[in-house]
Amino acid sequence: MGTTSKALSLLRLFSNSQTDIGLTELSRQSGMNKATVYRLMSDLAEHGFVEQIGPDRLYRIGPGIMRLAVLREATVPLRSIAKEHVRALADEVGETTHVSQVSGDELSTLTYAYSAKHGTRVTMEDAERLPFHATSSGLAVLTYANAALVHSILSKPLERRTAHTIVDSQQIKDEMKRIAIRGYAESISGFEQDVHSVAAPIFAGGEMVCGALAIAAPVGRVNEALRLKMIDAVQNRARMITEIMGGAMPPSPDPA
Amino acid sequence: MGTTSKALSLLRLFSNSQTDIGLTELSRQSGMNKATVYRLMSDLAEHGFVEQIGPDRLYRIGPGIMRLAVLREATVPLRSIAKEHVRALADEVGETTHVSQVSGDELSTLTYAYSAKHGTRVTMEDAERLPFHATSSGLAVLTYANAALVHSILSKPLERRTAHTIVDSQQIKDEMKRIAIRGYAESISGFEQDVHSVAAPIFAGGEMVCGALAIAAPVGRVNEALRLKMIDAVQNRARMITEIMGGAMPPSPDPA
DNA sequence: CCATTTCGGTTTATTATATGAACCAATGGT
DNA sequence: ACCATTGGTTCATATAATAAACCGAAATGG
Repeated sequence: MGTTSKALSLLRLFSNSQTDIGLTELSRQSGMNKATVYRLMSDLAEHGFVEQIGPDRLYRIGPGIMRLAVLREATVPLRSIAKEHVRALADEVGETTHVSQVSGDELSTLTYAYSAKHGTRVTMEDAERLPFHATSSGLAVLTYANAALVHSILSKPLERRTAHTIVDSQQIKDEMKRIAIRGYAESISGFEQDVHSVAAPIFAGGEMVCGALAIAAPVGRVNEALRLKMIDAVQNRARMITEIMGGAMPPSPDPA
Repeated sequence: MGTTSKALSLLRLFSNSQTDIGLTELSRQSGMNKATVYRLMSDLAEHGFVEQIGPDRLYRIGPGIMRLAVLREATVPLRSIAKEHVRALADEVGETTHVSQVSGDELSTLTYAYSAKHGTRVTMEDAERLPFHATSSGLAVLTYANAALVHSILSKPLERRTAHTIVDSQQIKDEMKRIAIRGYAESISGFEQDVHSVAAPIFAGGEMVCGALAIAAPVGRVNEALRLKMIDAVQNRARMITEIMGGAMPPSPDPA
């Protein structure tokens, strides 16, 4: 692996549940030598990608990221557009909504919204990485992704998250065919127990899938009426976002 | 320079006025060999920091940045907080407002807001890099920055932006002393002709200056009444942001 | 319509740079 | 007082980065 890749892979270790990490811990989790990690982190810090904080000199994501993020949003305003629609959709159906985004072979939460309608709700985590095979968002994206991504995901063993997680790649492929025809993906307790979610793909810059819009509700609350409402609403909103992003939905395959 | 630094420095070439850059152009502007740039950009692309787009294979900032940005904001929510206050402040004084952020030895615009009160207004650019010596924001930050940053900025020759730009480092230092006593910085046509701006520093995590809040108005509109209003409003708002960020303003020096 | 330039990308011998074991000094807990 | 941590540093060694030349494709222009 190249030195640059090693440095960037260190940034992957940061997550919502691990925002501040020390040198030794980074070394341990990355498997790289401490001296190597030190130098790489110093390089990253020099450019503001990370910063060191507190007396323990823990590292966290730095301010330099924000300049690039502002620039990215000025070019591809997916997050700011998603924020509005995620809010509107949550109000519309009274359940938690979120938009996730593809980056390489990863899918991560970009923004989400809660509804005040019910006391119980599905909760989200910032910048969480979503598994493709176990979430409705992941399946929606995978269905429209290029063959390389599909292969990259399905060739590795699929992690079992709950008793309901589909971990057989052939079953996933079959499900993808159905999703392509229906236009939406569905997952019942595949990622988190007692969470029922539906998702529709978002396209940008032609027929490139760039993410997904999803609604997630507690399983017990999803009767057939709510389910149909969720499916209808998520597809409509996803189409709206796709249009604003200058994307186009590919034609659904001939069901014959 | 380390390989990682070289890779990251390539990202610096992207700006609001240059969002998409080709391989040869990157090579030219960075002074690095084309093959080197190719490999570095490939590494960056692999991690979603850049992506290639269109038939010309131009590079632009990639989606991977957004995950880190969401993570950064979850940890240090300067931008989301700034967005609210920048909006409120613009409405309050009827002029353009913005918050900029320090990263290493750079200062860049994080967010801004326009006021609908007047037909003419100062316009802003996303993710623009602001010179420390020629903007009120820069001076406000510099005044409270550590000696290393001050030296790093003032030891290099200062670029003349307009006929009014102060380019003598000693004059800057003298001005910094005045700013420390007053608590705000002011710049009249130092950066852009006909722009009068005032700024106050923002602190986070103790007495660490992390950016500045500023108001910018057309010179012709700034009578003494408006000027005093701008100075008062910008300081109040900056104090509010500092407090929310868990920062503290250092005591102003004894004027004796 | 052909010649030229420019583009993104690739190859490979050369060379500079990254690496990691061992080592500090400092801190904190037992 | 001691041992186990921590972040950070050193330097001989080994590996990975580099740059010139090259390629095919696509514009460019006469």
